[in-house]
Amino acid sequence: MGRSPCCEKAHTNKGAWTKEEDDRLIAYIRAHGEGCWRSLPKAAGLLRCGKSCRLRWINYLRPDLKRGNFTEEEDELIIKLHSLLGNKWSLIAGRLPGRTDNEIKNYWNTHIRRKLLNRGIDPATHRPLNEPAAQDVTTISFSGAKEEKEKMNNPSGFANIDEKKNPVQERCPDLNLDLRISPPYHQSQPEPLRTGGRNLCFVCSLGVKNSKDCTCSIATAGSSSSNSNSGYDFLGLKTGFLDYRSLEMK
DNA sequence: AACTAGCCCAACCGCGTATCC
DNA sequence: AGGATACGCGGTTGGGCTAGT
Repeated sequence: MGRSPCCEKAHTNKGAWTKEEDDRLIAYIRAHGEGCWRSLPKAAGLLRCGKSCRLRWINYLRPDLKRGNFTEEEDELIIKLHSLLGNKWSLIAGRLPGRTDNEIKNYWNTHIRRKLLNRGIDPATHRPLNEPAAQDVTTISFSGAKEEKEKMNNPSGFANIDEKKNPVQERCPDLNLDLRISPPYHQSQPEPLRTGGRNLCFVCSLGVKNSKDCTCSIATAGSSSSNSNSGYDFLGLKTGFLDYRSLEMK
């Protein structure tokens, strides 16, 4: 047998949260901390499902949330991150302290999309709107070095890491991809992004698991003990410690 | 003043993955 | 080992608000 159901939908409230519900949720999390969303509603005396409580807390009640308008700098950062990551709102939100994925997603759909369209840029591809459809490459390939070699024969392939024709730089000429190598972002994280003594590839560092594009083994095989910067060669740049959150936009 | 259209955003829904039993 | 459930994420919806007519 698995777990019991997360909530009894017949006895849960839906729709907008009341002030009283908010207060109950805040008080409970202050006293007990986050976690175990399944049991939280009952323990806190809320007629909500755990999923709803989690969303309310993360998107609205968390004390570290930054309220108010997005700055121009945040706008540009979101655009750059979206051009790299696509609709990975949680990853983008991770680079914007105090902003939630939901908030960024909404902001993207209501403001930034229009902003890019006004600039003549396709928000989905970050390419000029009048560009031929044949070049509709929309994602960055994290393929390993072996595949990279194969794709070197295909100049239109996005994974082409030829420095003379770096597609990301073409799409974001002002985006400096000189990714800075630095220790992991977590202040309290005792162990850097190494598991079992091996470096994590860029794909793994983004949290993508069991990806065919994982190159951990390649990076490990190619690494030497004297060179800790021998991680995944993202877009032709040696990235070393692959803490994505240490990526610096300049 | 009444109606309509568009904007904004909180909340819900559905799916994939992780975890539990 | 495999089914059931929790969790987290991205997509979508719906209701409140505002500007325009």
